[in-house]
Amino acid sequence: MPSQSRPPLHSELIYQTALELIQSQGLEKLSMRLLASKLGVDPMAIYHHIPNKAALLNGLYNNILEELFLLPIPDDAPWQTQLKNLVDNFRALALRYPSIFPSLLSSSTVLYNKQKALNLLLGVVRKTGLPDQAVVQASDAVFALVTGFIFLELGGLEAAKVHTGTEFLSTQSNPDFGHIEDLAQVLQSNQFKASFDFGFDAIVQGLEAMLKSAQ
Amino acid sequence: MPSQSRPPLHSELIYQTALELIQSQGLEKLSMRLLASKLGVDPMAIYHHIPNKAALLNGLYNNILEELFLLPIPDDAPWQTQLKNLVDNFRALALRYPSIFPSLLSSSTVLYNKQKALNLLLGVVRKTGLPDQAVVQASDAVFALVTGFIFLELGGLEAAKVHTGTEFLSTQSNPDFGHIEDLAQVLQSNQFKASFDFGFDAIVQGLEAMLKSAQ
DNA sequence: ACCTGAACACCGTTCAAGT
DNA sequence: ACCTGAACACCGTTCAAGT
Repeated sequence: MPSQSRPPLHSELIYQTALELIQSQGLEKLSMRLLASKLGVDPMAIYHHIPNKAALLNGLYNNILEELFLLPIPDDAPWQTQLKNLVDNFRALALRYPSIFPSLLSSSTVLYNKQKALNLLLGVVRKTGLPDQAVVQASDAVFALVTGFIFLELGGLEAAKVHTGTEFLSTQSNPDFGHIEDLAQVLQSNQFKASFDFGFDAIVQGLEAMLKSAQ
Repeated sequence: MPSQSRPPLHSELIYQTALELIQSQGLEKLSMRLLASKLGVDPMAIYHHIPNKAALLNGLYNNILEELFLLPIPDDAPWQTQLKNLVDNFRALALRYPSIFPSLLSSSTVLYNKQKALNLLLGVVRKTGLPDQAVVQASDAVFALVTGFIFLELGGLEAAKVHTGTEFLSTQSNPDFGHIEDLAQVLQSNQFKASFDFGFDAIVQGLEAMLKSAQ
């Protein structure tokens, strides 16, 4: 008779609880059994609402990406601004869900909302008026840069360690890490935002140069 | 008495067998128990040579990255060429180990050889003579771009599907994917190499512009 | 020194049964 | 219609025992 003290199970509640579990305990801790116990339910009850764990994760991925479409991009602004807005929104979304975003990006299942996001990106880059080939190349490059930085940044403390590399430098100087030692001060400051902007601006300027030479 | 028909277990043999298993069956199929059975050994025998599964994976990651240091980069070439060589070597390495490289890149454990690779990259970018801040930003950007493209490309067939997006376009036109439809021809050709070169050249030109304005 | 086997504490998922 | 519980086929890892 626990059913009288508990609201009926619905997939919304399952998704929400799963996301809380992931954000608080980490993705690797998510199991159908632990999730069920957090819901106060038999492990198998979940399977009446969601077919399996893979579907649960895909649902979570789509839900998260959904938020990207709620953030407006000014339609009258120049394409440079729109593009910057879009990638900043994407980065912000990643930082809001740090324990699930890397696996969302790595996931090779085709997500409806991943497609929709790609479509959004292509739409903005098309506003340059450049030929299709250039549009696709630039979109790919922007997407790769953004996702690469998300992985870099969400490595989090670990990424910071990779950067400073103090573990392997403890006692004496190691020629394998000479440059890391020399640049330690700058590396330790971890200015990913500045590095990202450097890469983004380079790509935008590349596009502008193409526009100029096409005139 | 199977021991007489089998060479004694050594960590090299374990690593090699694990890598074969991953390359043929996929990373998700790697288990200590399956690995042991492939080695013709009790599951627990492995633990006498390698402390646990995480250590096994880290060992594999380091072994793979080791190959990067075998590929020579011409020390007398201009930095642009050296940088291109380095990133091409890295991409080639990723393509040689497609089923393990994404997890190598996602791994937040600090790998000795990941540091060494970063050091290599920093060393080449320093040859520009630009200030430390710029060197670190450009290195970050190049690293993000390269890793982002590796994820894009190693999504493999799945990535191709995301690109073409045919699953969601089957019957009628969907406004969510209008740009994908329009650009389907170019997207389907999947010219990641060209897209990567576009991004890479943009960053190199960004660095060259900084050099010019510093003169 | 090296390998084995039972055991522990977990997984995801199926299926027949209960209410 | 919805939930339960036993069961199956797996995991990684510990530990005492064997050779």
